[in-house]
Amino acid sequence: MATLKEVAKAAGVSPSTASAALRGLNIVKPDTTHKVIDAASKLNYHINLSARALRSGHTNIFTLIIPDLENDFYAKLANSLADALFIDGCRLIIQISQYDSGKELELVKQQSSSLCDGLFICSTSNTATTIQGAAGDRPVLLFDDMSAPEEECYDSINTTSQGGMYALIHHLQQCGRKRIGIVGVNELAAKNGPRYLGLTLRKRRYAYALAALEQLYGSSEGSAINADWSVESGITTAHELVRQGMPFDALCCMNDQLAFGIMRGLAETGVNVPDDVAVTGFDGVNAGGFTTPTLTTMAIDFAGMAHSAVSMMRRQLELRESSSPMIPQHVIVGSRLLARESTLGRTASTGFTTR
Amino acid sequence: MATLKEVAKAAGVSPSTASAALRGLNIVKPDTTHKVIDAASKLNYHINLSARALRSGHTNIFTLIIPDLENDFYAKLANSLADALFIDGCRLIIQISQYDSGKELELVKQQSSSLCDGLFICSTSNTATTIQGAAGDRPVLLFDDMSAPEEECYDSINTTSQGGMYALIHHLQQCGRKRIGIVGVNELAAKNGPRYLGLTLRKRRYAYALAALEQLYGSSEGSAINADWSVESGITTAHELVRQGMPFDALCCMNDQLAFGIMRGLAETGVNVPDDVAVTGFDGVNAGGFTTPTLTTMAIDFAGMAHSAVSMMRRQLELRESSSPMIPQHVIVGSRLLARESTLGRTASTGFTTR
DNA sequence: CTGAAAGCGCTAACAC
DNA sequence: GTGTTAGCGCTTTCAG
Repeated sequence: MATLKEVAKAAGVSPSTASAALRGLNIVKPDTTHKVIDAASKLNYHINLSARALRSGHTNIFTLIIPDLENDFYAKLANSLADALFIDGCRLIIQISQYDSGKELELVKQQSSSLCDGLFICSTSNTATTIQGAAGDRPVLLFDDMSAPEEECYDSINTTSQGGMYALIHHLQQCGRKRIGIVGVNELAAKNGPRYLGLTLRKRRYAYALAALEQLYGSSEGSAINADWSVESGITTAHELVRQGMPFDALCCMNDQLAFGIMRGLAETGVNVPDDVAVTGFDGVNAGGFTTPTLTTMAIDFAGMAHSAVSMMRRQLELRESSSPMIPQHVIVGSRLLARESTLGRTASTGFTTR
Repeated sequence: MATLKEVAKAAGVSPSTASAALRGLNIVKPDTTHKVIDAASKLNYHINLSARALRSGHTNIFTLIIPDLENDFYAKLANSLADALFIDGCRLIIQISQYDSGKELELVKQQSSSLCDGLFICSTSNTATTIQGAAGDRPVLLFDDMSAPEEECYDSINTTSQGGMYALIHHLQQCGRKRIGIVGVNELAAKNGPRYLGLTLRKRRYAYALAALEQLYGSSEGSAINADWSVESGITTAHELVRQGMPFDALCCMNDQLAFGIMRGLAETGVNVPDDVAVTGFDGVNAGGFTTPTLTTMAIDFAGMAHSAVSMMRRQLELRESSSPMIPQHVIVGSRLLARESTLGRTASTGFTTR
């Protein structure tokens, strides 16, 4: 391995000049830069990033902590983020928390600031303050931060729970549905109703769904259905609802995985989607385009999400540089309704589409 | 940030002793180790990994290059590999090649050996020798290496194309199917037949499928169907086959994505799976457990795959350490038949199962 | 078993 | 614009 010193000697300049030239700094004369670049490629020089990181204090590596890569939502998020960072010449380390909030905190602690310039976290249940305890003073950006307003200490990027739930329920109303079940509420919230928009994405989406029901139907009586956000939970929930005589003509699921499970469970029990029951999801993962029926859902703008995430992280880094105080920002990413067969019926669609 | 020097001073030892103690080397007296660890935690010490990497020459970071994270196969692979590496205290950087062999090579080149200890590559179409040109002398492990035998210069881990295709076709035979189409062959191979088990996974699986057909049915006439390994391609292929009067009673697809597309396309044209046509996939991704019908497929042992990958990488690293010559190893990972509704019929299954 | 000294390869600060 | 100097924080000799 050639070192910078050797390149500098070959180009007839000093190491610092060579360094500046290779980094494309404008303070170097064009032909000096040229000489250096030539020498570097002749010697097949590759920078030693550990040395640069040690000296400069940053690595251009970021870490994303997510519960799971097999869930399409997180896979899409990771994919988009990796792409967005790559454009900026940065790399992404992915760490899996396996839906375990303890392991998640452990991972946050482990990301020594010497290795990664910033953390993107998709937390299952930790609040911003909890994470701050583990992260120390490293830059952090949260996806769907569920902290109470007073503890929102980090930038966050949020899915359009409010607009999304409203759009879906409005769509179901336009399809003529009268009794809409909101699927994916957690047990306590289902029993007591949401006190505030707090602490979990499930509660938040539930609250907004109730609000939309109130607004559009004038009531949200008996519409909450307790379920995990997983395929398995969807299947057992569907069976249970059928056993109860299916008191709904539409099931508005809080994410796509759950909707897939609901659709599967309904198919197993001979209930037709959407003739008997319409189903909607949330996220817009790919599988919704090829299930039978295809799934009506809110498609999150993942590319936009990743783009915002990267530029917000940059902002944090710059503020830190100038040691300005950082006032957390919160962005809500766009999404749009994908109306497909699970609400419109099978004739309405013309095959595979993510549009 | 506390440094090792400070920890050492606080513990009343020298930096080198502190370093050894923190790394758990046995050469340090137990109570010295204790003192050091205490001091470190008291000072909230975190090692600077850049400095360690610069000095020691390795980072415990590995890179996985894959075409895409949204494809469930790669997502599972990435997930398993991240887990397997995590157990060893290593981290994984994921880089997306977007199915572009040029970008893939570019990514390989960019992984400066100072940043990552080794490369795991899931190549779309580059051969081992091509990759070697870009990788230089860094450790590399290939998934489903399609190089001709004479250029297999790296360790590789391969899916059970031979056993898998045989098992699937045997299963279809047992289900009473007479005319089996092999879906997902590329155009040239479909026309000319495979000359050798060469150069692409598609050709390889095709060749083994033909061999199985010959062996089990005595002929493989007219069984190759040209298609990409994607959902979209599956849909158009299904429509095309129906237009031709569907000359098959079973379609053996070379991966799950393609099978999902085929099933979707058949549903759109009113063909019943499996009553009219049985369908099989390959890989065993999660979605196959909740489509209607659920998909019969060969489920790859992803955990085993990742485990082997990590231990083979370790071996390469050790050989390199002792500067022994490295003789490439090739492992074939296990997989097993998941017989589900797309061949057995809808009554056969009892809901969601990945078993 | 522990300590002293050297240096991994780079960039930042400053002098010219 | 360019060169000189110093040192980031750690690990690795090697001496005791």
